[in-house]
Amino acid sequence: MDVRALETLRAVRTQGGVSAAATVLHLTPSAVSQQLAALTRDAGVPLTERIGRGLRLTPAGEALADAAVDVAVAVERARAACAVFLDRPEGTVRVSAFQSGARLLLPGLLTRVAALDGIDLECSDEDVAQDEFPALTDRVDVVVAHRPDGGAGWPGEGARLRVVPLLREPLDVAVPADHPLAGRGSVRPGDLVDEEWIAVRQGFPVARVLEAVAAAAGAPPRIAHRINDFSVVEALVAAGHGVSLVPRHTGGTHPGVRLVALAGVRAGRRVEALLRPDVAERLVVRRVLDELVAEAAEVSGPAPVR
Amino acid sequence: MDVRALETLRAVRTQGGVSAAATVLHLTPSAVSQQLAALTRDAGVPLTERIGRGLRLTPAGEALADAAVDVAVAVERARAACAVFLDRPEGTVRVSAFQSGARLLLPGLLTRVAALDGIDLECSDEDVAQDEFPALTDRVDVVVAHRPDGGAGWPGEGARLRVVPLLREPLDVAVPADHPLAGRGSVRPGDLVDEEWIAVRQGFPVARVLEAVAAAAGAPPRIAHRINDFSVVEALVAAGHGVSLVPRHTGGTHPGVRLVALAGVRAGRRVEALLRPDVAERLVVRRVLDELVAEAAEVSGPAPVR
DNA sequence: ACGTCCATGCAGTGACACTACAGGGACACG
DNA sequence: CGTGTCCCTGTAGTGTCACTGCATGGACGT
Repeated sequence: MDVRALETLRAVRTQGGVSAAATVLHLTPSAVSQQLAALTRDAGVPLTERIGRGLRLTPAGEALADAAVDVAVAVERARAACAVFLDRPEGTVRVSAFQSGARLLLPGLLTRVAALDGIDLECSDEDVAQDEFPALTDRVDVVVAHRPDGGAGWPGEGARLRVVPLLREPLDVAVPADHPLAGRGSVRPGDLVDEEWIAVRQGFPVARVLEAVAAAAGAPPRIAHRINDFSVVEALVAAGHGVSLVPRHTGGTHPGVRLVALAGVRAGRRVEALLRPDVAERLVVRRVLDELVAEAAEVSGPAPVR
Repeated sequence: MDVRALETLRAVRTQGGVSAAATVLHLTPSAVSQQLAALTRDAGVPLTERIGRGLRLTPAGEALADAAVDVAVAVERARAACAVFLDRPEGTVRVSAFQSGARLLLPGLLTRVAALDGIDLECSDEDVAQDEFPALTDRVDVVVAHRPDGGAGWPGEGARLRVVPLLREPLDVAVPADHPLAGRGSVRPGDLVDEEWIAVRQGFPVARVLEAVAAAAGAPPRIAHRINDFSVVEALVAAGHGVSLVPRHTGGTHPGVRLVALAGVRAGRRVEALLRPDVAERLVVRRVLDELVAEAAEVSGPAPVR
């Protein structure tokens, strides 16, 4: 039973197909298909079944993919067992974050890690829909993700995916500086029924929060634009093209925008680090993760995260 | 980090050298040496150090070998995860036992396993010293071993070695049928000070028990012969060449020999099954092990084993 | 009906792990 | 103190095997 093939099977599951798995594994689809065939022959039972033009894992395949995670964890533990005897942890860690999270955390993280000698950090920003965050763990080591506060957890959380909470960020209402509500200490959903909204794209993490706020006000929101980048959002808000929900620590940088706290409804997002369980065993990754947690605690203020 | 090399490292530890490890792995010493070199390069720290003309694992090597066990366990779990989806467990299991244990347990085990379709059993008998039992787990799947009752456990028991208790067997004194003590219900160590003894070879499992018995009598034992095979021992006893300690369920088959219970001193042996933790994950091995435990319970009588 | 996408099979090639053999150090013996 | 033996470690050679590239077939959408 080849460990490499097990890793491939795991990638096929999370990526949802042979071609996608081949991409993250830096292989051709043919190689992945052959590995699957060899693994199936070895296992004695079908591990995948064709579904349309793609394929899906059978129950046996799912079970084997679960076991593959444990194998990968054991292998990384072995590597970590040696790394303990090295004088200092070395290596490169790849971190990806969604835009606002990247702007909030990555600068501080980079300075922190620069102080630790021997650790290289490769950062990237990723703009993906809510349910695509877990699959990113195949491309990078640490994925800084976010999800609506109070929503469901991540699929596979625990066994397939390790989740480390970083911070909770309330969502405030961004209004133009000359807006009637700009001076208010807080607003309630009912105050906002007449506003035009600038929302994020469908399926992206905080999209549902606006719906919840509007539901509290009793009317569906009037969405004028769908913009993902909060700096663009603030520019539009400042120009009077609508109001928006923006994370408190991320927003408020534009001079023409005021943030007003939202009362009477629970609106916020959780920022969390996502890792594959095997990657979480690497010592360098743990060091970086520690710094990331510390940085998150600092930027979210002295108040406790949870 | 190659899983095969990790397995090799583990074998080098248990076998105590490159050549011995090469033998059990069905490789040449050169191949083992090269795998070790590659693994060391990968780990970044020395895993072995030369000691005389052999070699020994460094602390890092020990740690990595421990981790290698976990890797092997995870891989076998993966294989077992697939085997669950097969209609019935199949495969071959190799069992080895010391002579008297083999005579006691293997016939019944073979009939039991023959009733289970699809499982092949390969049996062998091994005559090794006490401290060589664990290393046998590299050659066969299940090692039926024995050790003096009350003695220390096996090295590496738990993490490196799985131990399954089978039965406890008291040691009786075998005397000729015409011996003055032959009719007695039990004898005490003091009754035996004048006897000549037939012992097992130095270092073999129950060698120390005789010393303990003699110590209770207050005089060192007079050992006339050292014979490992109990059927040979009984033949010598029947011919009047001395008395001996023999396991109760094993001995007493020779017509010219009587077994007398030993009172006033704790004399017995524990028969146990030894397995590598990864091998213990295989479903077929578990099935065979269940039958072995059941067989042991049957031959040791209705009394509880422990 | 056609184009696109995806998984799979087959031939070719390159890397890599093994065997065989030689070399060097360490212990035991005469 | 020399010699023999044992054991581990390098080097050259070879065979195996996994990957790439390309062609094929099926499925979905237009």
